[in-house]
Amino acid sequence: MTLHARIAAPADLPAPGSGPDIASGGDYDLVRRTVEFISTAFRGQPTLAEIAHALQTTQTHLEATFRRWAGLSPKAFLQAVTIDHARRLLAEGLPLLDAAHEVGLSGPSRLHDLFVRHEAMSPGAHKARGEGIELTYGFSPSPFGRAIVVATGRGLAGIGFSDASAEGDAAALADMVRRWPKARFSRDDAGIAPLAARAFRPDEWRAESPLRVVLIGTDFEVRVWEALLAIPVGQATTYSDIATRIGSPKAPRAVGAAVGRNPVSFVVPCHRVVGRSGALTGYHWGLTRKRAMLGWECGLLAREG
DNA sequence: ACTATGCCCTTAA
DNA sequence: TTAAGGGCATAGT
Repeated sequence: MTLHARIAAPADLPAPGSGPDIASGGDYDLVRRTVEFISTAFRGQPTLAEIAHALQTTQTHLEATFRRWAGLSPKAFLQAVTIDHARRLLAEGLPLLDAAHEVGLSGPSRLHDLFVRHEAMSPGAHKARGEGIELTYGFSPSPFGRAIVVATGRGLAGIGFSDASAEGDAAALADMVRRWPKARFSRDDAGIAPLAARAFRPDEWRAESPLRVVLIGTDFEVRVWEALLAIPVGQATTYSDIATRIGSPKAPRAVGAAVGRNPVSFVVPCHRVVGRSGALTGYHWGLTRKRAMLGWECGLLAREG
């Protein structure tokens, strides 16, 4: 099964942070600590100076880091990850796209064509829990911390995150192995590196050389993940909306469970799904990372103009 | 017997 | 008017 999903992205501007530093992951640590600080220590809106002080850095460094990382000021970034912002996105409507609507959307939209090709594994292969599948994996820096990237010969099969320690790497690998326990895993950091780099540069995904993604899951899961691919960058949708879209309007909770099992973090944008209230209800790789991804993508749109 | 839900209800600021 | 929290229907693994 092959399907082209069109995903919104800025047409002609480079992604913020797509310069030399995008893959270094060096900035993410400060971003992560900032997001954590905001969401735990503070209920209200701390000033930039207060945040910088609490994180033992300077206001200018904080400013520069966010600009480099997200193309956004810290203030704008923090604004982008509030519940109010999510609510506003929901209130503005959910321009979810699907294959049937693709053709009609070329009009005034500034979205460029972006294709992710994905193929569902045969039911047999899934039942076997990855039996007979050769998976190559590698670790690589990413804008959201150290990432594990898993691929078959047919394309990208998994993305997860590590806390950059040896135990973190082991845990990230174990997380992937748990999904396909019978698959054969072999490590090849250098071999995976180009794919990892592409996966985190959505601005460079093109129809002419699509980023191939292999979705391995049950029918229901694959339907949910396909629906995720139709959420434009910088937009959010809800679990119940996805449930409606895949024809199971009374199964928002099952959708949540399936979204939580999405193996290809970031590329299959499960971070763009929030609760009906606008609250960020959960994320397999940590709510902080979900916030960071949403803020980072807000930076993409800010450049679009 | 688990969920990354959502709705309804009550209660307390 | 909100926010927070308990109870419960719901569907897929």
